[in-house]
Amino acid sequence: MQVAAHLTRRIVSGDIEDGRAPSELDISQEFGVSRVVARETLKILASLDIVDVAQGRRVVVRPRAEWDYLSPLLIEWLPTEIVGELLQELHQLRVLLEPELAAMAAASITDETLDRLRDGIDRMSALEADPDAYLEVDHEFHMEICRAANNRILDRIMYSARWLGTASRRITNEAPAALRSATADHTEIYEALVARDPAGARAAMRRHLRNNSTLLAEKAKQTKRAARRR
Amino acid sequence: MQVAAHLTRRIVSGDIEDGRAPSELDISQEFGVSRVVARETLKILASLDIVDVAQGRRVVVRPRAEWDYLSPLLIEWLPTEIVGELLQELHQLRVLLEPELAAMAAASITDETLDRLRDGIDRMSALEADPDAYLEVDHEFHMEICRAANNRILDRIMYSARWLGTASRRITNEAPAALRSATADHTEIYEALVARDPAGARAAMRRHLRNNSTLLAEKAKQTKRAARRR
DNA sequence: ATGGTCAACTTGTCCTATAAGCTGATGACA
DNA sequence: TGTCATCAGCTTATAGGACAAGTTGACCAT
Repeated sequence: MQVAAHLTRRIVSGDIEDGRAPSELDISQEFGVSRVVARETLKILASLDIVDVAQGRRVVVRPRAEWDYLSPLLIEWLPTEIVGELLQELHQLRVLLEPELAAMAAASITDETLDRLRDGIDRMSALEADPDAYLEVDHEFHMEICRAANNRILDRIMYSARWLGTASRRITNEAPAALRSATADHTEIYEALVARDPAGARAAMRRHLRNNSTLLAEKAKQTKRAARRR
Repeated sequence: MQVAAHLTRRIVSGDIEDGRAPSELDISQEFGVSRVVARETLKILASLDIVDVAQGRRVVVRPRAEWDYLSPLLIEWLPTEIVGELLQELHQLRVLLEPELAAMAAASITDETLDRLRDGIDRMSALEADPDAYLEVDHEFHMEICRAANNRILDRIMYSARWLGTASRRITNEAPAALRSATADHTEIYEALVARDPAGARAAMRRHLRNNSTLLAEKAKQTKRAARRR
């Protein structure tokens, strides 16, 4: 896996030209691993649509537009600036999906799920001093709502977005003081769900995401400032 | 890959209990392949979140809710009824995303992309007798719009949905006479994009998906009728 | 009853060998 | 000179055997 990470970073940096990706043998020699490991490395890169592998042909690097940006693995290996862009694109997606997801969930949510949401809010308000743990529960909160919407495809998409947490942590390590306002947002969403009010849930989720969005913009500004300082 | 398909089907059918998934050795013996192949089979299933693999521990089957239903590989191995359900869930997703995608595209689409869309419409109207080829171009048409929206995450999601074509073909092989109406829909979308009219593009795409939806419902009815006949 | 030890089983990595597929150069032929 | 078949040399795919390393559960001593 370390080999795959290193190789991907080299591809991203432009060190490896499109048609001249290393073969199994190249990798095993360069990194001092066996051909089995080199082989699995290529299999991983292929599963992320980073390269194309076929018997008899050289390995070729695929156009970046076709890479699997939904995969946490790939995200981990990308440079901070690209991850920042992707975070904004992901936010665009969430704005489109999550309000509707909340509305769908309001129509069919069970009491057990509501209990878990309540529990999540409690834990979050206790964790406002620990952003890492907070984001963990945050994501679980949103996933719970997603699951309540009863759609495996949507579920999977939101699950793939779990790299959001670690990625945003990579962008800014400082504790955002705005976690408290997020807890208030979550409570509003929760109450709309308790009332089985689709329109209310949609509106509350939309507000929450808008608040998130301003947060994200501030982070981006900070990152840029830090980059300029360098 | 055949081994992975067979194994997945056995897991789906409930033949393999949760905790007792076969080990590398079991697989290599049962299917008469080397341990390398057995190993890669498990790696594939693990990458689809079907199983968990760790050194020293037995392979365990993960809850179905966590499987990667976005992957064309997995879809291919699932029974028709589940694929039918997934098709409806996918349609729900498209209704949420594609109208907005069309609106975003209208704001920033290039002339080259418009040319390709025009070309796609021409090819589709020539292919109305060949549903397979038609659906191919159809998907390419929608992907082109998606790409114009300039969002890698959304792009990836729609790309993952490419199994829609083959899956719907698996559900019904009869040629839908309604392909002609789809061409009309596409033309409307195209014209809104040419006019750089976001609201118009959104509305046209919404109409198109509504038409698709009634088609899908009819297909589902047909499938059920066929199942009852059995 | 409890706690530590160890044997059996598992995946992870490595090596060597052979099969099978693709590519480009080489040479025969028109 | 141009065209096509052949083949050598690359590649990945598969196989089998060996050892390392981690986990589990049973067994035994206390």
